Amino acid sequence: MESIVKVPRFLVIKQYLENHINTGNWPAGTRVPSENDLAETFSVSRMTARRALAELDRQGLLLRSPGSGSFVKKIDKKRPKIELVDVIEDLLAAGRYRCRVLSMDAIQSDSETASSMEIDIGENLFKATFLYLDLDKPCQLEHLYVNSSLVPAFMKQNYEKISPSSYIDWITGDCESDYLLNSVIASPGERRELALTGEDEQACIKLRRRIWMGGNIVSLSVTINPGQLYQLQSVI
Amino acid sequence: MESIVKVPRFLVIKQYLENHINTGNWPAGTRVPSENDLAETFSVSRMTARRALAELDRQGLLLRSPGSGSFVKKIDKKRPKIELVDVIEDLLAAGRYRCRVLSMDAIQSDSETASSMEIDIGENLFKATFLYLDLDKPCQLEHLYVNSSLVPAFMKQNYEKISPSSYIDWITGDCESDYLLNSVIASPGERRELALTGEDEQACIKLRRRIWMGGNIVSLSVTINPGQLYQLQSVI
DNA sequence: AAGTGGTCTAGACCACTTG
DNA sequence: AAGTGGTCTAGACCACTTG
Repeated sequence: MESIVKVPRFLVIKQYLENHINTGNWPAGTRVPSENDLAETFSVSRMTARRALAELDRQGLLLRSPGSGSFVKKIDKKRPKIELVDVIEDLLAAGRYRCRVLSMDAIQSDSETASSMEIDIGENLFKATFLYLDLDKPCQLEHLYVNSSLVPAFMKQNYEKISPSSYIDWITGDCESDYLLNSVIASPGERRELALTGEDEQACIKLRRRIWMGGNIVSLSVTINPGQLYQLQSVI
Repeated sequence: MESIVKVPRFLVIKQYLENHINTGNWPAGTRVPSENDLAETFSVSRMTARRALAELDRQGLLLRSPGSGSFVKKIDKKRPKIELVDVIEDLLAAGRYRCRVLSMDAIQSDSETASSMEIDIGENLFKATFLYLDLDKPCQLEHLYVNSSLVPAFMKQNYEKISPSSYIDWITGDCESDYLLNSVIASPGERRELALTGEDEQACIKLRRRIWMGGNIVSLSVTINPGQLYQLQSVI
């Protein structure tokens, strides 16, 4: 009773090429067999041979150019990446989300906020500070600046059921964001709000997120999390 | 003088499908036209229609199953990712890498290191502490545990030209790693080594990296960086 | 002029799920 | 039984780089 597994031919060819590349047998710059070569040596049609090469190209192992040939790429050092977990989203999903609005005002941008939001000084903004809780346990502080012309109804929302970020995301649709992460020591005020007592607990992760719409910044959020609670793990 | 740009037909079809999906016209779960449908409506061969669908499938927009059809996937919330920049690699590349070996010993694992390296208590390890400098400026501290049976020559290397991590990477080939990031306050000793004087400078980013080979941990590295210097940016 | 990869065709057989 | 996606064929034309 042998289990006969049908292996597609393009996979055989792909494996053949991948082995030569990964073992270092064909170092970077080596010209690999052409579609026609492979078609002949493996007795397949050109389209099948092509598929093996095309998939390796898509995987970033090859550099292909018409008229010239296919060449082994030099491995691009992939930098490890870490996933940013949105604690608030998790709390919302678990029904444990609570939000306390510490402040919420319409202001004019000063020089500092103007430069970080890439707008002129004196433009209208909303500035708010939120404390998020896991049920009754404080777990994140957020300073939020919102472009009031792009999200005019921001201050009229009720943030007991939805988070400010998810409201902005909903208004703007799915826009691009950039993130900046570093480590800070919580200020006395922040320590008080977050109920951080111990010496070591002062170490916090600060994450700045800016949401872009077209060339403009919709909002700038700075979240502060206790470093012990908020650990970030890689998935590659 | 019109510039006539030849647009591949599969791209036209792909765009057509993508538009319907992205505008929400075809919400998640919607069945999209089959290969045969598309081939007929766009007057192309089935292989060309297929390519449009296959590429969208690869992009994660579709769920395809033989006999059943192709369906719009519900968008998978892509968590933002942050790139971990290896400061040491950058220093090496710039010729500014300096390394001071603060300690290097052969030890037996105690209960704590045993559990974090997932080995038994009492196994042979190398334990070392390095201080890395940008020319003469301290910029990173590293506590490193190395499985001595997997990297036996670790202590015999000269780390003035290559970094310990790059040596291990070279020995093990390209293995999988996992990372864990959080925020800590530098201990008095660490502050001294890193020459951190100011109050705010105590906030550091701590990054644990474990290198896996097969099911075993080759090394466990804990690096400590001043939070001000070491900012992490998203590229998406 | 010969070879390369990029696109495309009109067929084919297959295992599979659907009505 | 009719339709689906997955694989594959043996051709074709094209713009391009190479000797």
